[in-house]
Amino acid sequence: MKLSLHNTLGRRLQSFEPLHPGVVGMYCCGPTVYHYAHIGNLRTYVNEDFLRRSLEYAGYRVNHVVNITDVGHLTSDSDEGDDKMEKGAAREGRTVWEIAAHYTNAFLLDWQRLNLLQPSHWPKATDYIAQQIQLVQELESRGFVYRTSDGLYFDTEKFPAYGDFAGLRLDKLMAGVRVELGDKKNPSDFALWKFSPVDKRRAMEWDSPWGVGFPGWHAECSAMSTALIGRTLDIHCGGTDHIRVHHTNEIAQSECAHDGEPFARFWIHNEFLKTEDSDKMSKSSGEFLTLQVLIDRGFHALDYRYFCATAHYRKFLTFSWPNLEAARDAHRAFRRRLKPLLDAWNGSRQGETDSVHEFSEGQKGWQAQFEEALGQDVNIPKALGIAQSLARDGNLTEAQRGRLLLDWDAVLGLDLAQDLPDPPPAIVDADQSAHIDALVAARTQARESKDWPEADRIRKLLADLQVVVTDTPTGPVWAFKG
RNA sequence: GGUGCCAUACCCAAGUGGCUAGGGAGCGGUCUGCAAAACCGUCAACCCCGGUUCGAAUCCGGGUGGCACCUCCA
Repeated sequence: MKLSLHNTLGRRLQSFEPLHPGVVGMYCCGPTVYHYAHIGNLRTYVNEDFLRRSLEYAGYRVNHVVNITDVGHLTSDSDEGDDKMEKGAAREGRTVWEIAAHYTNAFLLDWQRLNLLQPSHWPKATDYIAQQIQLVQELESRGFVYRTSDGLYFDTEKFPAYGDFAGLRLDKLMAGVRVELGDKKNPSDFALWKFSPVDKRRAMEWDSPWGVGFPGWHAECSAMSTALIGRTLDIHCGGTDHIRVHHTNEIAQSECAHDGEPFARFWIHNEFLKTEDSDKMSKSSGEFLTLQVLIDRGFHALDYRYFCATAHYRKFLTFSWPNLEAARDAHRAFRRRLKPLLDAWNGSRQGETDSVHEFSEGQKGWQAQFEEALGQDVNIPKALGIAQSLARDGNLTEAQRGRLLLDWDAVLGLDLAQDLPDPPPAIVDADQSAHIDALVAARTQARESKDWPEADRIRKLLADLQVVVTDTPTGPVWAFKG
């Protein structure tokens, strides 16, 4: 299976091959655990999971690293602004360490609910302080570092290729003047190590060769990726917002510390989830939606995964409740359609080995289409369309279709072999519930005596109460509308 | 001020020069007492103006509109 990926480095589609045959080193920027992840954050991890699964489907072993940022950083390059971890602690009356533990757990729960594959490593920034200090020492010994009153800074002037990755023109960059220069020599210089303020203790601080303080904003990704994957990554993922600052700085400090060895060969950047009024969803602007809110509204986490699968990772996706509902309906109908196909396949291979079931010509054609879609920059929406079409292709037997779809689920990650658990029952008070049960029972009685007008009259009464009755082989079932 | 991205039917969304994307909603039908589900069928689009070409949603130029990044952010 051939795989091409859009590489931000060069901004074009490039045929992918890992540095070491058969193994892919993939680093993905993870969350800062000062608050819940919102569904926009989660879209990126879902898309990265599609990439990971596509790589594995193509036969690679993936050394997948996702960091947990549990160190607070300041909101600006000078000493203004708040430390997000400390702000979270103050907000909730807990210690920064409690905050980190709580939101890390919440994040891992979301990860599991979205059926994302576990990374090979989940490094925490606070567990890699020594490696970050070492990185700064390597830079210092090579002359890329200078010291100001508040910390150690990377001198971007010493790295001529600094702006290349993001296409930055440093002379034009700061015309908007939103960055405080402070004691820095150049506006684009960034902190490698910050000193703790002399007058107060920080909740998180460490000893270093330069004094007590904490690491700069970008050091952890460079230090941890080098420690767990190596100096050159095959793939580095993140959101588009990270291109300008975070990833540009990662490249600068990593390549300068490693005497020019390339930091990452492929850069994959995920586009944002937008809200209906065209804003990106962001934590700093106040209100945001979590996966839990979706679940509370009766959606399944995999409904959201399916929603993500409907758009390509390099395109904006517009979130709205009707859009999510449309995805949910499509997802549920897809599963219902697949059920008999999967059953047919499971039944047909009872007691036989898979080698008995060579692909038919028809299956080979579908398989080729599916792999081609994945190979074209992980085009999951296209692959999903192919899966939908295959499900309805009457030229193949149910078992033939079931086999392919079950196989493709290794990439789609919808856990199709399992039934989706029923949504939690709506909360109703006992009186109301009894009243509805009585009406449903009355209708059942009318149906049994074939009194159709009476049965329909009761259905209407129930409809007025926003109750929908569905007749099933095992009897009527009722639920609230919507 | 700089840089980049986007515009496809009612909605979401693939598609980078000729070949029905797909889904949701709608509509018609089959099947069910009626519904629901399922299945079958159906509908419609390429922001505007030029250009290149036998042929443009796709390439080029110019508009218009929207967004993002340059501050922590996926």
